[in-house]
Amino acid sequence: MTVRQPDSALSADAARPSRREQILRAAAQLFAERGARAVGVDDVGAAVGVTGPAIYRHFASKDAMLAEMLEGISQRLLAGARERVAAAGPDPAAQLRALVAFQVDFALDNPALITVQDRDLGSLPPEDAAAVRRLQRRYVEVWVDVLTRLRPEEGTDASRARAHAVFGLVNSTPHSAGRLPRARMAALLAAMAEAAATSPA
Amino acid sequence: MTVRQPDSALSADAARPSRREQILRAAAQLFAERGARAVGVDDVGAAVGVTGPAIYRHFASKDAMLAEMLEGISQRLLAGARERVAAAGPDPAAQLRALVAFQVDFALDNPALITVQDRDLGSLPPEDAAAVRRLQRRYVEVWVDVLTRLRPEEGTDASRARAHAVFGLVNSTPHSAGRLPRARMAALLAAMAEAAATSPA
DNA sequence: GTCCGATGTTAACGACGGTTCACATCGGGG
DNA sequence: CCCCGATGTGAACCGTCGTTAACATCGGAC
Repeated sequence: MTVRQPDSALSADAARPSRREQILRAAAQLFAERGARAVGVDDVGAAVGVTGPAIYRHFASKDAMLAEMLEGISQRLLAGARERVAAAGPDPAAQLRALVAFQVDFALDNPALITVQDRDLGSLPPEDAAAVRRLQRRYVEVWVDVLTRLRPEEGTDASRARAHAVFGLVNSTPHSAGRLPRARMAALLAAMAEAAATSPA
Repeated sequence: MTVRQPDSALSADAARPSRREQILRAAAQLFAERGARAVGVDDVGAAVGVTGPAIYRHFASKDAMLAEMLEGISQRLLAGARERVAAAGPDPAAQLRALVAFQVDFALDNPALITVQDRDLGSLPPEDAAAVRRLQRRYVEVWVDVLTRLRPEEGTDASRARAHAVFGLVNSTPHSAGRLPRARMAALLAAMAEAAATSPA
């Protein structure tokens, strides 16, 4: 009955991945490929070499697993974005470049997480979904602040629309995966994203 | 047992929507909100005022319903894109503007379809999924042709990545819905999409 | 008026999948 | 050496859901 809390939902903890994180990683991959609802607990278990019910030694439920995954993503994004903006100095243009670079790197490094995040949020218990949405909103606000300072003549609604559009652009990565070498893909996406974010009217 | 074939999977058929099309429309809405797998046949029935099993007088299965929906979308997109390119004359820049305008209009007019198309393709029987993907690939090729003629120095792989990125940008509409009046949203998305598609390197 | 096809309803079936339970195993600390 | 907590297994439970079956209704064609 005792289920440990995660050491930290944020920590990438790349060193010696605990069973818990092995499961999270494998689940993310499977969820991305087939959709969370289409993946059985047995599938997740099999992916790490155990049977289905063994999962319940590490997570309270399948939903809790998905919830922790999505919250982790949102927290990493939010924390990363704030870091990059702070490190970029006061110039909004530089801040935008930093945000774009960060989002591009994240998307190229974690295509599975990107896919799951915007497809399976809905299959989360309302309470957890709300928590994730709160984090996402704060992430968007980081972008909105930068974009609005960059073009004060546009309202924040337009900045918000621009931010979402840029996310869609960059997160298209999982759909056009692998044809271009990573460095070229990163450069291309960054160029397109900045052009879109700063396009006239 | 007899299930009529659709009058035409392409026809918008806005006039006197047959039960069949009422169902498709309602299902699209529900699928977009909750995800196809999370929506029961009873839900779809209830949305048009009948019970669940009544659906089977109009569709062979829930999967068939989803399949027809997704094929319809892909066919409308492909046909529309070819029309617009043909009508735009020989200039690739004009063709690109036409494609962008078309995609923006479609996304703003059918946010539910956009959502379902790129989230629930995976929950389709492999055969139908393959058919939809073939249509999508042909749609992408229309864009790739135009983009490659516009910037021959880039390879077709880069053009393909650009096309996917523009789709992601424009299809972000369902995520930032409604804050801006439609005309401004359309103008903003079109400007961003063209800027991204034609951005340097 | 009668028959038939189209369309619906309710009840039941069967499969799938998340979850729980009772029981093994195993490694380390007293 | 023994015990216990952590971890895993196979079997069973149970709700949900797609689908089918058997039976009503009703409007138009002849």
